[in-house]
Amino acid sequence: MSDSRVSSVIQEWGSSYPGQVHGQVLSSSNQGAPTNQMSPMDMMSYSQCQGIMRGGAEDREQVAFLSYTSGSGGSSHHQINAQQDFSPFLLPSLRAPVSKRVISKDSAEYRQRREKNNIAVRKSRDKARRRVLLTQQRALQLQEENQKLQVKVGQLSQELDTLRHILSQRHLQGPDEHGL
Amino acid sequence: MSDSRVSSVIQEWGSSYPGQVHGQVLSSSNQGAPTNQMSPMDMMSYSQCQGIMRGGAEDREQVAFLSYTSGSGGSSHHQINAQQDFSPFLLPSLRAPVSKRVISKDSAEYRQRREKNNIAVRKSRDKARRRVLLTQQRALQLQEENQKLQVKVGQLSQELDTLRHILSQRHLQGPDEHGL
DNA sequence: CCTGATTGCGCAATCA
DNA sequence: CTGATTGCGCAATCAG
Repeated sequence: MSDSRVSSVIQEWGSSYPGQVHGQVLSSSNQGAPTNQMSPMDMMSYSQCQGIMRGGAEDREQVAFLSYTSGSGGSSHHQINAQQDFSPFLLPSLRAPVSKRVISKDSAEYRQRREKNNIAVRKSRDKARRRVLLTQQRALQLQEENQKLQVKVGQLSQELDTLRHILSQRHLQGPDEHGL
Repeated sequence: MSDSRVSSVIQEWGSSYPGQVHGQVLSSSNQGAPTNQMSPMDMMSYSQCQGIMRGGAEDREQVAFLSYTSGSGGSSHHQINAQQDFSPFLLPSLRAPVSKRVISKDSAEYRQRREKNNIAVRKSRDKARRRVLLTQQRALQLQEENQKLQVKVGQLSQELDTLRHILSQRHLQGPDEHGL
């Protein structure tokens, strides 16, 4: 595991730095047993219904950029929480942003959660990659099989034509009984 | 292809490293028209051959620090930069970390480059998503076609059998002249 | 060298 | 609540 030599350098930024938001640094994950099973039917498509807003992500970044005060008030970013709870009348699905437990980015718990998520992400992406790969291979395989089948259909058709021709000739001579 | 899980380790260093530096590379371009063309055959797989070498490439990475002198924030930390780069003796391809232009993260240029790259990234990923989608659809389509072809082969085979049977019977009755 | 394209990765929001 | 997904930005590379 010569891999990451960075895990130990993570939480230094402890105090006040305006620049970059997340100072991601991780790695050091081992994946002994990738339990990536990938259920049989996993093919889903990309919900491509969000191409309208393009600046959104950036907003987040910008905001984080500015407000990040890694101390205790850490979790900074978008999410305007400014309602008085009339929400129950609007959409049942739109819950008021119940103030979530504020987790400082310094906390060990935070890092712990992050690390777990990072592992999950890697796992998920590995899975996705394998899935794509499998789909590609399947497509190629199907294409091959397809060609073979088409050739076969061609052969059979020709053979049929031949036999039909022969039969039709026999017809002229002694039409006994015939199926088709 | 590149790294593994060690790439993004550098985001905030306050290190003052005279030489070494990596210059991030970005881009500046247009973007009006989504020229996502996706050349005909773009299907390539995930070069999953990146787990073996962990040292060499990394060295270069290790050395990649910028001297980042941020205006407001004192971000500072990490990186063990321990080697002195004797690489020129190893592989001719491993160039000494020629100090690249130091680009402060505050600079407008930096943001500009980042933004360009972000756009490129989105574009590339959109393309990838479409590609995957197409592959999936193609696979499904091929599968359908395959089934149809198999059915057809079955039908033709049966028909052939029938005709052969008929012909063989004719044979028994009046073997005049016959093709096969 | 510069520039756009890729790609692994971490983050955060969301889903399940 | 926890793991899985997913959009996004970053940085390192690759490809011209």
